[in-house]
Amino acid sequence: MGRWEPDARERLVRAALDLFSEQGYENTAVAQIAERAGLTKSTFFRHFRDKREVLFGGQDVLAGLMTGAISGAPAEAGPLEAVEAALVATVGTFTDERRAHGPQRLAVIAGNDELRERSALKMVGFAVSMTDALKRRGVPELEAAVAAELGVLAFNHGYERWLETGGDFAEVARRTFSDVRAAVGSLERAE
Amino acid sequence: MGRWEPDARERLVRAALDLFSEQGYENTAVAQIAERAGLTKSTFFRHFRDKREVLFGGQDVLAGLMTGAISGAPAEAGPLEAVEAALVATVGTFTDERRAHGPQRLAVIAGNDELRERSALKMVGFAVSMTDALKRRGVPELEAAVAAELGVLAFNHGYERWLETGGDFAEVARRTFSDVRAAVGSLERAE
DNA sequence: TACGGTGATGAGACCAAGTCCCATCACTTT
DNA sequence: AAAGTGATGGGACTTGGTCTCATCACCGTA
Repeated sequence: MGRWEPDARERLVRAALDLFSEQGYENTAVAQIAERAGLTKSTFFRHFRDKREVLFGGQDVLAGLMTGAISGAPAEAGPLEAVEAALVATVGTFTDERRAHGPQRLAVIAGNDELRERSALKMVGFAVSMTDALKRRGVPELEAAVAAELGVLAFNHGYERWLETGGDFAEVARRTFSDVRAAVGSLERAE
Repeated sequence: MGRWEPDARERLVRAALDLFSEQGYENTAVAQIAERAGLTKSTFFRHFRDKREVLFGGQDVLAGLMTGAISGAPAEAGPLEAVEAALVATVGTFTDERRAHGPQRLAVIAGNDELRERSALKMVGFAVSMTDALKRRGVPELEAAVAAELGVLAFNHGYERWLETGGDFAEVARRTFSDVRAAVGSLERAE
């Protein structure tokens, strides 16, 4: 355990989120975040790779859940079914507490280039993870890439929808993914 | 004109690319790039927003060409046809000289997180640009997003294919986009 | 030829991000 | 009680990036 208070990591996240909302991301120094959390700059960088990462914790866990679900999907399942399973598999991470500061987090990210950059990288990470997992099932390269990209798209739209409407994320994800598939169908029929 | 030699920007790009290849991106300081180009740190940052950007010049021009092509596509064209036109419209930027150091550039980007991050942001930028342009044509939100995402996917694969095979980028783009559409068809038929 | 204007550059101070190393403290184990 | 472990504090250091001011090349005009 650390010394003094526990939950250093969580305290840093909260302090960062609050300060970013109050003053903006670029006007907030790491030392200031650490200070509000009762810690120091050194400790901040022990918990997070860089200043951006404080807003993107647990994304690797998400990627793991996704690839796990794709690998574990029944052999008869098609690529799109496997991707849908990947989205549904992340349901456990969508807690009430996460929903509570979700909008605040999204607003901060939207307001800063560095953060949108990091967000984009995380999404690419998801796409790569799912593409690889699909290829391991024997799905051809390009089909795997397309299916994964559609999955990421649905994941993002689903996340925003979940923040607005609440409820079970698995439900929302299934509905959103179905909408995406419908959109694909419309595109095909359009010409 | 600047003082002394002309083409400061190009010299900086070349120096950066070479140094990154020789020593790696993180082991190269901006001051060093500037020095090899016969300039100073100040001048570097006058030409490029940050150290990463030296490898991503002209991406905004690409986005402009894409949205222009989508806006200018015939009214009867479907979203996918418009996106294909967007890819083809970028052909003018794919010069021999760009093809010459393309692989070197890709290798450097692949080897560094910051650069892959910037690359991801640029791709998201393309997707957003194309999505907006499609929406302005009356394409529903989700269909526009899917079509744009497929376009970016094809653009990336097309770029790599073009680096390998050479030839006219418009040709390569059309073929790649057709492959992507075929992959989408396979996914649909898969279940 | 001389002059002033313009735009790109050089130079250096300055701040914050991120790295590194070492000392310190709380807590556990023996 | 002593040794070990893991997280923390603290400070030096490098570098990315900003800002300001002086400088120089070039261009047009008188």
